[in-house]
Amino acid sequence: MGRPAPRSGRRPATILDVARRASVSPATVSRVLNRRPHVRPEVRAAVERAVAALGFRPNPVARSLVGGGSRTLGLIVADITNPFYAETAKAIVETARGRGYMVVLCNTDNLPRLQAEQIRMLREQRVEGIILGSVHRRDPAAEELVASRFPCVMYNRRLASQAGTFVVLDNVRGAEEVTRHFIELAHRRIAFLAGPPSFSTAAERLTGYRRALAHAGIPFDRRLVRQGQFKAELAYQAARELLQQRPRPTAIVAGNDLTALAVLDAAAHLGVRVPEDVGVSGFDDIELAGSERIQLTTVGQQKAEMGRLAVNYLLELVEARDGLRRDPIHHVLPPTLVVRRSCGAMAGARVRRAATL
Amino acid sequence: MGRPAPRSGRRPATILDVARRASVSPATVSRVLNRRPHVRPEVRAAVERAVAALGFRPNPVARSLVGGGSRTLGLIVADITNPFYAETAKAIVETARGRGYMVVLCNTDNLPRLQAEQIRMLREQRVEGIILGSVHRRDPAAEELVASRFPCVMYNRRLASQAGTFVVLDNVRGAEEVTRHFIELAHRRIAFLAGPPSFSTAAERLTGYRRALAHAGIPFDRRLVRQGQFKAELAYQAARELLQQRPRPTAIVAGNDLTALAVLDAAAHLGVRVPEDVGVSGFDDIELAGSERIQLTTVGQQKAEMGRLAVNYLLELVEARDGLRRDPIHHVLPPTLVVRRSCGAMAGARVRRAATL
DNA sequence: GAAAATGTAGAAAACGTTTTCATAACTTTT
DNA sequence: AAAAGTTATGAAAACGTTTTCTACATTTTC
Repeated sequence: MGRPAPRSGRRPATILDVARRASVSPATVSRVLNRRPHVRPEVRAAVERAVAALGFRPNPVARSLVGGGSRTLGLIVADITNPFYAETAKAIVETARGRGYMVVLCNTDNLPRLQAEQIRMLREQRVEGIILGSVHRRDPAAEELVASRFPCVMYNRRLASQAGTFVVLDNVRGAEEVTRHFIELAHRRIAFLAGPPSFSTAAERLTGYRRALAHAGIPFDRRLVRQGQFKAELAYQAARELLQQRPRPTAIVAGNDLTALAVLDAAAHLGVRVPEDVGVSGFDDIELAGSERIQLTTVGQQKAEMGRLAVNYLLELVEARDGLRRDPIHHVLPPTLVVRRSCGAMAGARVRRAATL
Repeated sequence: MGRPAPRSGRRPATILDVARRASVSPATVSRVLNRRPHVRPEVRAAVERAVAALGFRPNPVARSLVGGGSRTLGLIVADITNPFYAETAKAIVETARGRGYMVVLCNTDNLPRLQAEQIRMLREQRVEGIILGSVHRRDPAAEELVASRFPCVMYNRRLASQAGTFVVLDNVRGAEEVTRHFIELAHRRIAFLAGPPSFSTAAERLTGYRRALAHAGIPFDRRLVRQGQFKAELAYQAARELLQQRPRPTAIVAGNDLTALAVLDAAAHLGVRVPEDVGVSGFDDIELAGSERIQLTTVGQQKAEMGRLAVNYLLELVEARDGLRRDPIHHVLPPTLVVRRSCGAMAGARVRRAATL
């Protein structure tokens, strides 16, 4: 069976060593390695034997230098601590690995300055493409990036200009459906706890909320909307304020699950019962939303699928480099309304599993 | 003010361009760039001017090829979706960035085969060092890595052999303290839901549990211990079994917070009240443990600090390369008992904030 | 004031690949 | 059988740095 020969401790074999051992030139070895034509079968076999015998592995750095690509992608997220990003990141890393790529992780904390810096670093390090999960609607650094035709795809959020390839959730519809769900449960004073308006997600979800209200003939009341709170503490404060309004809103649609959890906390501290006194919903369907103690009604999205798509679109761009330039792809994924206890639709009932509409 | 000159769209400037512009040799430019001696102040200034004028940034790939280091580290975690790893990863990425390093993220799902593959890939890609968060107690790939003197530090878990540099929690003490806490609350039938015995964390926590029992003169009962369940579904099943034993355990010490949440779920589904019928505790103090609906008593650890330490120790190794070889460092961090509602210590009381003992 | 030590700078080699170009050896076409 | 293609291969250039080696100019030492 002739195992690959460990060569432990020794200097790693180079293409020159292989060439010498197979009595050919480095050029020929390179051709064999890259499955190029113009090499006789017996020579090819000899080279392959030498490669195996020496345990040779091409040095990616040298490859990268000469322009062959670093087999590395960049991933920029707003906050890896947010389960949404963690779950998508996992799928991204996993998919990339399957295609032979590594992933450099960057965390921006939603700071445009940091994001711009990370983009610059990644390009300098010669990553072959960038996945951007944290763009703002107006975002000079990201706009520059797509304008430069550097391979990149956005996910979760997109630019206001709609420029570039992205894969996002249909946020408008998601928010519309969850809001309508409350309306169907006879709610009329429905509050909305939105994220920063500079995120497309937040802006679109707000649009969906308004659309559902309009459709039901419920007048929009701006006092029921708090904007700019995706941070837990801010959301907590905003939720307190909403819950102390009189008359109190009967439902609160939160911009994401983390925010919704802050609402649950605020309600508990104020002695407001969920869902009896106020219905609550989130967005993202993170793992914990289904926990028995939480049972959060939320808008689910296919996070793993989103990650996989992002990688696949990106690698399409990377591999078509200098080839035909396709038009940017706009992939919009459908939301799923996940009804659990927190919205009151199942008040009293012992819920075993989420209903998916 | 002379801003750095965008040079948008153009081929990036090389060291040769700088050299020409400053009328010196590339060698001299290199010396200036790396703050080496043997260059006259006025020449140095001229070079710096040229660098600024051209917006020159050294190509890291070329640097890396010649042996200068890729300014990239590898981070291998068991599951980025686990908030513990997400939080440490954030600190790691952040600290590395501050020192000018990028971080390649790898996810092993605790599969030794995958981990071995990732280690190999990372070394081939010429990362300068590796942070290992997912070693098993016996772990050939990791053992080989530290034996090869490749810069690497483990965190969270360590090898049974104690080889290599690591930063871990004092798991024995943590488990001992939380178990003793239950004992002090007059519990006698205390169950333990341990992780896989191949993780040092799980093994050590079990030791701490036994030590606390022994110290209190409570006989160890193996029927009260379930081992091997860090996965949510498995933990859920194991928790059900424990809760259906008669007589029922009055407390369950879980191996981590995610497992503890599974216990809470199982209890809810069986109609067992927490903490009235059974006390529950976790390990890690993830963000959600403090949420009002959860209020999980747990053993806290300084996750950000752990990440920072790991990076700093690693960079010490990286930068001392070929220099003096220090002995491996074993950094053991102290646990913090975080008492919340789930253990019953505060039964009835309205708890506002965690008490830290 | 000559010899030795030091400081400054450039030329060229090195890192490990891929790619271009040239050439030699065959095939096919006329 | 000469011309024109093909196909297989190697030599050498290229990628953009750092590092060594060498050379010259200055300063220090006796």
